[in-house]
Amino acid sequence: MILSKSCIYGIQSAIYVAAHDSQGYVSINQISSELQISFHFLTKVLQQLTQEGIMNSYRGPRGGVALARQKSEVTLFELIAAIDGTSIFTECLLGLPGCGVAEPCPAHEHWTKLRIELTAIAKRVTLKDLGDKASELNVRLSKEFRYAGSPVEGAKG
Amino acid sequence: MILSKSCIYGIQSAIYVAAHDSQGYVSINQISSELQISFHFLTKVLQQLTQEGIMNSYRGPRGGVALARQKSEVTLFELIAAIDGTSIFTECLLGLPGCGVAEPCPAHEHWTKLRIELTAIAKRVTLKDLGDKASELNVRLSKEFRYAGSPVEGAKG
DNA sequence: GTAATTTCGGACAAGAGAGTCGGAAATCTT
DNA sequence: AAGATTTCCGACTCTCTTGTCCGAAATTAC
Repeated sequence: MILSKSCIYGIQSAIYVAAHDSQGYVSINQISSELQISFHFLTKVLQQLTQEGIMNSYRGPRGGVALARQKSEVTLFELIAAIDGTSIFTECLLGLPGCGVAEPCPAHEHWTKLRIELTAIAKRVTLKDLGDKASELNVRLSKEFRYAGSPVEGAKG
Repeated sequence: MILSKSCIYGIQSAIYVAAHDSQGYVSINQISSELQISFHFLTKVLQQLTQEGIMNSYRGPRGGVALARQKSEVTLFELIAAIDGTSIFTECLLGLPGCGVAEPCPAHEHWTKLRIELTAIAKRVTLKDLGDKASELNVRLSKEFRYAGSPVEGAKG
């Protein structure tokens, strides 16, 4: 798996929150039930995002989480880095320590090219892009939740 | 981590074996000690490769493993598929079931492009390519083992 | 044929990621 | 002030990967 489940949940939630940013704080309970993610588990994932300054949180009734910045200013790169770290953007394919220009590994040049591209895309794509794309295509965000519409009938895992 | 440790060990070993293909069967003990991989663990990884028909194995003194085909005909794709499976070549970035052209996820188009490129590279690059590159650059394959040379001084993890 | 070598195979332990549970802290509503 | 809501936080379980250990099976060497 490229991204950890935590990371995927975080990205999905961020897109969801960005889609509901007019609503003020969005409760984790709402996110978890719409996106079909374990509530308590999602709690911790979103805590990471708030600790990294990507989201703000607020306790008490009508509390929840909200984006700390404009959705056009939160990149996919930040989201991934906040949860999974930057290793997928920097690490050697063969996991060799010190692999780099000075001491390349046999797969170095092939992987480096892709990695640079991946990094560029991740830094370019924002939550706004993801949300707009989702909205435009009426695309699903989870098994049950479609971005712009109502729950999917008969969606299967 | 993109590839599992098992997969990385398998690829490293395959490169090593390809480099020593004139030697006949290469013992797992030799591979594990030169590549600094746990012997018993490597045993199982290489069993997978033999079960997948990528390597042949032979028991008894002077036994070991050897490539089942020419090194120019074993692709990186096969090695990865044999150990980690093909999910990284097919899976949705956000892990959404059924993500595809018909039902794209918000990150679909960005990831698909990279995935296709990754697949193409993995299918194009062979053990011979990896070995040649390693040999040409006198590149290291592990902390201790340099493909064409002697152990590295002061290599650090 | 006996001993040594080497892969094969199952059982087990350690660690990380994923998921569950319960309670504390903060905040709003009444 | 009391109660409800909601995030925060620590402890625990489950599962999968990684790694260890031991013995069985195959093959060679003597």
